[in-house]
Amino acid sequence: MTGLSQHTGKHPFVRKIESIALFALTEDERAALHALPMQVSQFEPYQDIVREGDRPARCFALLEGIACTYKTTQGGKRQVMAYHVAGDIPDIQSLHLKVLDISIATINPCKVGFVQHDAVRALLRAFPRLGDALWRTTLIDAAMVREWMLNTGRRDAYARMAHLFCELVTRFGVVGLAPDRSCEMPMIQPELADALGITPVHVNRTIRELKEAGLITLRSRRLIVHDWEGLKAAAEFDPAYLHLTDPDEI
Amino acid sequence: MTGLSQHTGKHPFVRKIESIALFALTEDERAALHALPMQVSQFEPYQDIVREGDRPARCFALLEGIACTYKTTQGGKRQVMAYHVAGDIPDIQSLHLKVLDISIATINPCKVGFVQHDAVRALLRAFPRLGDALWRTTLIDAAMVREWMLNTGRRDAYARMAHLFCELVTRFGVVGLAPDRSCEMPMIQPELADALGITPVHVNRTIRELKEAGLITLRSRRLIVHDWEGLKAAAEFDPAYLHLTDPDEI
DNA sequence: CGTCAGCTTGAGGGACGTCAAGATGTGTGG
DNA sequence: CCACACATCTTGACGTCCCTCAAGCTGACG
Repeated sequence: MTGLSQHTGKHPFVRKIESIALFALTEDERAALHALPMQVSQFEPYQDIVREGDRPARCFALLEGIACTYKTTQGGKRQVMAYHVAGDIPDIQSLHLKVLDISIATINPCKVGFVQHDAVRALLRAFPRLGDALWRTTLIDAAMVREWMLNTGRRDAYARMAHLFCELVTRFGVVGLAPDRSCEMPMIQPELADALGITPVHVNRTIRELKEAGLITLRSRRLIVHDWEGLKAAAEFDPAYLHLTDPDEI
Repeated sequence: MTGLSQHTGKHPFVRKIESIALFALTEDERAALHALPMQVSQFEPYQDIVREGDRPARCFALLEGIACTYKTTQGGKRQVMAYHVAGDIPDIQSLHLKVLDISIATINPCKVGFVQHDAVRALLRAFPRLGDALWRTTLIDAAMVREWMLNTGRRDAYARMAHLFCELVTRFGVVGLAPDRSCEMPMIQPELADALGITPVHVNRTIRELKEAGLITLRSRRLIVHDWEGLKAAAEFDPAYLHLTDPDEI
């Protein structure tokens, strides 16, 4: 089912909104979403799509690739707060918050669709239920950051790493990028370090521990989970915070 | 101005919505907010108002006191993600997310006003702009969690502590609880530890360092900032993430 | 004036950071 | 198909921040 929708010409963000809305979209709503004027552009890896301090007049949907939301300290230390996959609309908050408090960067080559705020506002005026659905996506994003916060604040590097892998495999699975719990892992180790709040060296040692425990293998950008239950246990992973309709749908 | 509004009979959450909305409320909107049927109840310190896993049919506004949002690991470790003051509506997310991913507890005696979801939904249907304002509050809450995440992930205990004090003094100031940058600090040290992702013992040592640096004093539940610029510098504190209309309004 | 919650401090340990060197892998040009 | 360059990974040695355990101390309150 997940796989199919990728070949029906549906915009990935429409699929995402459908999966997140607590109601079935009408034909009109679906048509209006597809009719949104969208300027598509391609980004190289490690490019900022938007930057902290920006005052954007548009937001964007990620159509292909993996991106991340991050913030930096004045000293240049970087903390990644979320990863994004096809269908996500990571900066929808800019609709209501003038100044961005975050930056969003690509991890690998990404296709991005920009939509003017005015067009979104007009859409939401015409179809208020879509506003509820979008509000809901921002609430889910917030719930994911809170789980990450619990992670960095109160779990050690081993559990944090396991947790991140659990989330990635689950979320990649939803969009068809992780059949049988293995997936491409475009993030390099220093990037994982920024997501976990540790150093690249310690990422390396922690991955080794996860390998030695027989939970995963990770080679040439490919993550394979050998012991899903074991990995979940090490991470204390409970997918409830992702608010998926079917958490085990992989 | 801030002080005055406390004596005009306005519900604190109406003041908050007014300060956060990007437009001026009409008389009708204000009246509808005040007319919301609200069940007021009083909570002792250290009580949960709502708990992770709940499926509430109502949300609440904090009318008096200080509360906190937190999550726990299976091992019982606790991470506080946000503090709340009078006017905040910390679980408004429950309007769109059936199952709560967080718990919210009181820090000191709190007065709380519960409102049924149905009443809120009716209100938002009648006054869609209020929905935008509430959406905006949830986005600001999310921005605050992200700043905390940067804190715990990428700053040491000293800067984290300073940052927390900066945020508290600023936010307490907005609601009239911190004239001249000093305020009651009802959180005890183990609680601060849960907010910072460190241990109570280390909280103690870190506070001592802040005192020795001449930045603050903290005695018998009272925080006094002696060197605001110094404290901000130690914390790299930039109030932009709070999205206040006037960040220096104290 | 005793009791108890909360604060303070010391000593020792462990998780993670830092620095630095080498190994492995991957892409490119010849 | 090889040679080379460069990115990324890997490992070791050592340092530090923060944790743990445990003992006093202080202050509020009955």
